[in-house]
Amino acid sequence: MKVTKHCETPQAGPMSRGSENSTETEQPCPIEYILDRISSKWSFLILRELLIDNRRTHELQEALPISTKTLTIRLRELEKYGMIERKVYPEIPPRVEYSLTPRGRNIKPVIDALQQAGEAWLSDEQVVGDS
Amino acid sequence: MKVTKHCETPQAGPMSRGSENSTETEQPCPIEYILDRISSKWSFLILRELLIDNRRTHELQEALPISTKTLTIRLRELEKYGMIERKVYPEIPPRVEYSLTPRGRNIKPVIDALQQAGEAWLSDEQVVGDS
DNA sequence: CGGCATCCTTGAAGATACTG
DNA sequence: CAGTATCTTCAAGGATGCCG
Repeated sequence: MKVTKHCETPQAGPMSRGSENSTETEQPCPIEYILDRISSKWSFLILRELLIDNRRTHELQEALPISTKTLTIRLRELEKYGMIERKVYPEIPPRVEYSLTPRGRNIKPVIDALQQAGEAWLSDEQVVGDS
Repeated sequence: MKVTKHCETPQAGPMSRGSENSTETEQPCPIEYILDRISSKWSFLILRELLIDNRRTHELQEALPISTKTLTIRLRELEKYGMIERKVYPEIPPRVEYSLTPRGRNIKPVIDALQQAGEAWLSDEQVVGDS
């Protein structure tokens, strides 16, 4: 779906906030903006793989329990949004390699944060023990 | 869907890695684990609202363009996973307030990272100008 | 006010077979 | 090997109406 307004820049970093919204007219919420592009679990996991190293198609398929169709769709989407790059080597058999663009690498902090939050969750899961 | 294996603890922090996986038998990937719980865009946005401050139901509805049905579903889910707390004040008219639990507050770094990544994206969007 | 219940639309994903 | 095409299933979400 599409959201348009709200989001008053939540915890608004330490700086900024000085001259109100002067040049920026109707900036959408950054969080929403990014979630509208990579809200799929697979997008995150694909990006995580590529953060480790470049990958060929079948390597991604082996790393993730994803169908070829969905994988292709997600890859095309990430490519379209300029997060990954698709490089085709005209060989036989075909060889395709995916890598992160600078913009793609920008989500590393997000992946890292997810990693840590997940670890924290898992460790207190063993103590508290909920579902 | 359900994933079960893979994830070799990606960029595995600086330390650890010493005694292999001794006590941990089949730990799922933390990232997957957490994404299986809050992969919905709405979950993130609800958590973001509650990170700012506690909220009543109608406040969340006003802040987010979400249907009452979906909002309730997401709230129940977050509650079930122990990320938020639901407090009912037996008044007339009814009054319900949602707040974050410690576990819920754990995802603040994730939200912050999303915020920054989104801002970076939006700012180079204006320069490069892709869809 | 908070939130079910119902109906309906969409999209995400899997499985499978097939092509260059 | 990489990717497309087709068919199917299922969950997410919206809209609306009703209730305590």
